[in-house]
Amino acid sequence: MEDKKDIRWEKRTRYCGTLRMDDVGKEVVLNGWVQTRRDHGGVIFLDLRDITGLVQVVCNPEVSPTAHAAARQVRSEYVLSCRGMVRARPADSVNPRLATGEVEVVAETVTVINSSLTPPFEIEPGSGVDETLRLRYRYLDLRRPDMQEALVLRSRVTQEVRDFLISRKFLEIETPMLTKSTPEGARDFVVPSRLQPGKFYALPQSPQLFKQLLMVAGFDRYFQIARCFRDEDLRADRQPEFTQIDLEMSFVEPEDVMSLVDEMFAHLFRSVLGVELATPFPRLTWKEAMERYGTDRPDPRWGMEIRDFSALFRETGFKVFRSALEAGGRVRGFKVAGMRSPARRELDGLVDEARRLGAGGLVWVVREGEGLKSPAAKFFSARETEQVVATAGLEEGEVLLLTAGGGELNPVLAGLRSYCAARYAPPSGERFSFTWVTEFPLFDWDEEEKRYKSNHHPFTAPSPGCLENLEEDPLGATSDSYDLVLNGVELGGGSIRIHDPGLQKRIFSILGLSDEEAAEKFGFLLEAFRYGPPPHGGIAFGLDRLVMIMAGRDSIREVIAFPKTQSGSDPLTGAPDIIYPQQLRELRLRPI
RNA sequence: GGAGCCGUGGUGUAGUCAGGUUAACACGCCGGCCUGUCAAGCCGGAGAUCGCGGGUUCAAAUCCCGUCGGUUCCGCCA
Repeated sequence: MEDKKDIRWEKRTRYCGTLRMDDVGKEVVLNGWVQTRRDHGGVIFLDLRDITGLVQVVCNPEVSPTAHAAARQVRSEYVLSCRGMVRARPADSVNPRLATGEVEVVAETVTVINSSLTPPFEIEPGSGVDETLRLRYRYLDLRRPDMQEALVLRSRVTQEVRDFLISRKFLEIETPMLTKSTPEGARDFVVPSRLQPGKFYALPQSPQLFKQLLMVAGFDRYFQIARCFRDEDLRADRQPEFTQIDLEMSFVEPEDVMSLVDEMFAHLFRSVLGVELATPFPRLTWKEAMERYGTDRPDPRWGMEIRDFSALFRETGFKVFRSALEAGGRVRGFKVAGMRSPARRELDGLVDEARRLGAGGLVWVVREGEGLKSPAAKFFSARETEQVVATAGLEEGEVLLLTAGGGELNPVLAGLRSYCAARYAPPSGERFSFTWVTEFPLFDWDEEEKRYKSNHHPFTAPSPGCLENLEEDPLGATSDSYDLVLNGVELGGGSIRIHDPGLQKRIFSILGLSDEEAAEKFGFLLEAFRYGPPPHGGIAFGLDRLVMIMAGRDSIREVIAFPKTQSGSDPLTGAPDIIYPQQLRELRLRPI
């Protein structure tokens, strides 16, 4: 039988990518895949690849005719076992671009363990291949060094997180994947119950309620690298299933959680990337973040802080500003970093961008000598001109952008900051910029449903100072919450939870949840809270986003082994797919 | 639900705006030559009904309509 050749192969003694000058003179056995074959008629060079990298195997007919003959049959991605002697390369054929480039292995035997079809795309660095094709043959895509690096990095991240948290007395505890659908938040993925026809489990959006129950149970500190599911539309940084670093602690205040997290990330970046992070990470309240950056996930690296110019235009002759101020609005703006004496076309680009972001208009101001160049300059008094220059610290040729209006301009200003950062701001020396944003509003007003909704989730504790006026001014209340932002990406967030049943009841009532509804939806948690819940709080981080940023990728699909496309399908397995009528019948389900 | 972009040999692209002979290039693949390459080289070869369907036209990769898939963003989502 032809198959019999497959049961004879030598196990490796070394990994390909690890061979160095120290190994010269050793006999080694390598197992791996053929990256390339260079056939010179006489000598044949094989680049053999495994998880550690590449090494060159030389097949010389004068050294081993059988190895050479075998190498002639070999093609890309064949799986080989090669025995041979490690030898220093001749000085003129050292390859400095290869970690193993000073040595090579002189083949004595070359055994083909498995052949391979010609792969549908070339297994090499870079990803210029159609992503659907990459996903369809993900096991080949994952052979590429950049994908292997990303997943190795991911594994190191989870390991270091585990090591750190366990060293801080956290316990890793699993929570159910088949659980109860909860209202509020995202759409649930749902699993039909066979044993109870017509009833459904939901896959967890997060382990939120379970980790709180673990605190009631007295485990004190919990963590989990937890898979979460949300049936919402996908983005470059959003998959229907994703992974959270989830943790919860008892008897803590926000400060305890944040300082632990500071240390966790400092440890992580030091051990995995060799990067020292300055801790504690800077903190902003939500209000400050909105005021200075126009967004709750600021990237302070670009500078360009938003400032208020209202006072200076109180009496202005410029009608746009005057009327906005009289209507209770403000004049705010920022100086564009890295932009000097721009062409008119670039300024027009800024105005277009502002309109695209929803602004009525945008006033740009360029310092020219003692005066200003601006469409609005002729309406400014000498004093206003002077004060604009002074307040903004405008140097010759620098550009100030001004908008007039209310809070609706925050997204415009934030969008303009990103736009300017991408085009004009000099690259920041800071690779990783962490910022805490704290004291989020406790509630938002949902215009469609005409009711208050929790900004975070209904178990978030109000800030201690807001307890009195909760019912009178729900929108004025802030919470004991904190988000961690990395390079303008929301990495994660958490809060101190409510542990007082009375307060929880008040929150539900503001949310328009009756006792009956609350009991029906969260009854098990409320009941648990009648048995002595400790004060507790926690936080959860998007592992995929974290690894994406650490790996310098643009999409979390690049750091997930088997991700889904934007329509939620997996080109490799063909999921999702129809199921057979028999399965439907068993579940008592019928398509509508 | 909405908007933009992409779809051409196995892969990546050009050609599309301005319709017109045999759809071009690189890589890969196959064969031959070649004993120091590592983006090996040289010679030769195979390989594409231009995502799919319909329409306009003497003529469609190219124009129009629809549709499918991918992707980015808005809505949605913490």
